[in-house]
Order: sequence, then structure tokens, then C-alpha cells
Amino acid sequence: MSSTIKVLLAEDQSMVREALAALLGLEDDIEVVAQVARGDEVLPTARQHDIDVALLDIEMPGCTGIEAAAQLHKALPTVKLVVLTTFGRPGYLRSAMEAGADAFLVKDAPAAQLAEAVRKVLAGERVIDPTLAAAALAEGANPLTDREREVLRAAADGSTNAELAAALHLSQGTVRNYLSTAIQKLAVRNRAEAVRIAREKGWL
Amino acid sequence: MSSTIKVLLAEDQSMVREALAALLGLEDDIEVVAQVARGDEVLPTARQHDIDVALLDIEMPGCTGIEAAAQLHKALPTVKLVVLTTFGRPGYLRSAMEAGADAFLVKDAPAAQLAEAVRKVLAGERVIDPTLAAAALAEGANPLTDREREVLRAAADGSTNAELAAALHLSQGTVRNYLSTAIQKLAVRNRAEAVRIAREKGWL
DNA sequence: AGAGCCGCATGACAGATGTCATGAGCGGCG
DNA sequence: CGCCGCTCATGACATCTGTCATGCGGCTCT
Repeated sequence: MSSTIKVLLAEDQSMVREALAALLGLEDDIEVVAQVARGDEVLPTARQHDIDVALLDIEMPGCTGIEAAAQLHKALPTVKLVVLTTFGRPGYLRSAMEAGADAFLVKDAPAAQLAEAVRKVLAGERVIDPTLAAAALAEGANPLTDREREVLRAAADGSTNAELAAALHLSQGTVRNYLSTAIQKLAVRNRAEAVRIAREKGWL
Repeated sequence: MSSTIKVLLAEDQSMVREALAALLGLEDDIEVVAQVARGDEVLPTARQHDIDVALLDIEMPGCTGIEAAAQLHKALPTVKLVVLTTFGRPGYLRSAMEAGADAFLVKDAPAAQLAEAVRKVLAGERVIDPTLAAAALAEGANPLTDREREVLRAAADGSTNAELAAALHLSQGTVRNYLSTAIQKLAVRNRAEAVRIAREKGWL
């Protein structure tokens, strides 16, 4: 189509965001036309800018890049979505794909892949690390129910059962039951390990 | 001295590292002459390159940027040290300063501060976020003994007392005692919270 | 030399946590 | 409709965790 690819860049750490913008700025055919630091600013800003590609970090305040991707995919389906993340968690990849992402990159990957991914998604291709894709398929889907995930998330900061029960409007016994089933599903010994494993897998 | 400032860049995530290099490359007076992805490659690489400034991320495999800073400060005391980190933990700032760092930047800060910091440290100035400095002074020093820190670090992944005891060649009772004193010093309710707080403060 | 801190350990105890059996209500699916 | 899974709950039990008192040996500082 037009001469340059218009990109929206979403990443909460200013220094990283501007550095990525500088990197993309080196490419003649790519132009970063908007930058945001929060997930919940993605959609409003995208609406104002007629962009071709949105580059979304996952870990952001407001809402995650995956949630932002889902919103964009629904509201502006022609915009291509590149999800970028620090952590190559298979569960993240799965969620990103379900949210309509066209590419999934980890920040460990060489910088050259970034511009390349932008061009490829615009050409209709999908860009996914094959190793990660294999891992995502191998580990299967998230076995936790909504409640189990909720309780596990709430337990992540070291809260006691009584605090969890109060926060979630449940009885202590129920909290323990949910944690117990989560612990069994994740094949671990206690809640702390359960939180860690669920985090690593991107299930939390 | 010479025309351009020679910089060594240490950061484990390729994409971020190369993006930062691109950012610094936009400055006429700064040149990134070497890049490494691991803490333990910093010193050997610095020896080969006659650099003016080392830009060190804290979170790296091999060894942390703070340990690398200490090594550099000892071996090549004329090299100026800029420590860069995702997390503005007061304890990190303190450790970095003790390791001989000249500047401490968080990745949240505007990108312009990076080049600025490089120039300032070379001019003999120190660059520290005043808010962080205040926080570091306000919270005081790390109250944990070596053993307490060690046990807490080992407990971070959700290991049980028996596993900790085996891993650290201690009795279970001793492990519990250390955790207990750590929990009291940090004024929290259990090990999980203790780990979280110690992490946040940069004491872990 | 004595005081004091640290590392390490033990034993006893209360309270938190994890497991299990059991059951009620609700919704979906064949 | 019956079966199943999810949610929520209770009670009982075993184990784990956190606290406390106490003790010993080593080290440092005065």
C-alpha cells in the first residue's frame, strides 16, 4: 500500500520503549507514529492514528498487552498485532494467539527479528518462535478452573487463608480446597510452588 | 580526551540491548564499542576494548550487573559505571553504590537520561534519582544476616523445610529459626511474604 | 578475660496448611 | 432425565510452619 508502515508501540518502560522506537526508526519503511505506556491507552490511541501494526508488550499497567490485543482485534480488525514479551511462557503464547495476535516475540530474540516481524505480519504471515510453539502445544491447556486461578493469584503475595477468604468472600475451607486442587493439578507440594509453576507456565 | 565516548553495554535481552545500542548510536559523541549478554563476560570484554563507560543491567545470567560493577571497579578503576535496572529497589541502589557505581538509572526513566548520564559520569558527576536515593536512605540497611538471606533465597521457590535443610546442610529446626528471625525482622506473617518484601527492597 | 553477636542445634507448642470424605445447588450436555 | 463438572461449604485429620526457650562453640571487640 502506502510508503511506510505505521506502528503503534506499547511498552511501559520509557527507556525500553524509546529505545525500541529508535531501533525501528532506523528502518526506512517503518515509522513509529504513536507510543503508549499503559495497556488501557492502546485502543484509544490506536483509534486516533490509523496504524498498520501494533507492537504490544505484555507486562503493562492498566491492562496487559494480551487484553489490549483482544480489544484491538475486535475494534480494529485490520490492524496487525505483534506481541512482545520478556518471558517466553507457553501460556502467554496461547493467550496471545487466542486474542488474535499475528506475531509473538520474546525480547531475548535478536533485534533484527522485530522489524522483520512487523513486515511479515503486514504481508499476512504469522511469526512464532517454533520452540515456544512446540512447548505451548506440549504442555496442553491451562488445567485450572477460574476460581482456582483466582485464589492462586490472590495467594501469590503470601496472604494467609483467612485474608484470602475475606478478600474473595469465601469460607476458609473453600479457599483451602481450591488451593489443594490447584496444588494437585500442578503436581506440586504447596501453594508457593503452585504459584511459581502457574506463573512460569503463564497460567496465572 | 578523545572525540567519542566508548561504551560497553551489558544487558541479557538481545532486543533491548540492541535497541539501547541503537538509541545511543543516535548520539554523535557516544559509541557502543562492545556488547555482552552475561554478567561474567563484562570484565573480560572490558579488558579488550579500552572503554570509558560501562552500562550494566542488573538482572543478568552469569553474575549480576552489581557484581560485574564491583569487578570492574577493582580491575579497571578508571572506567565509569552506569547501572541500569528494571526495578527501582532501594537495596539495589545501595549495593550498586557500594560496588562503585557512578550512576543508577531505572528503565522507567526517559530515554534521554541515558546518554545524559553517560556524559555526566564521564565529567565526574554522579547520577541518581533523588526519589530513590531518599527511599534508600529512609529504609536503612539490610537487616538480614548472611544466613537469613541465604535461607530466604533458597525458600523463594516454594521449597519445604526438609528440602532447604538438605540443600543448605542445616537441620530443619535451624532453617525454621532463620526463617522465623527473618520474618520478624521484615515484620511480616510468613515466609512467602518475607520473600516478597525482601525482593521488593532489593535485600534478597 | 568477659561480653556480645553469630551460627547452629534441640525440643515443645500453637496455629496454619494440605488432604480427604461428604454433600448441596447449579448449569450444561447427551 | 441422568450424568458430570464447577462452586461452595463443613468437619476431621495429619503434617508443616512459626515461635520460643535454651544451649553450645566460635569469633570479635574492648
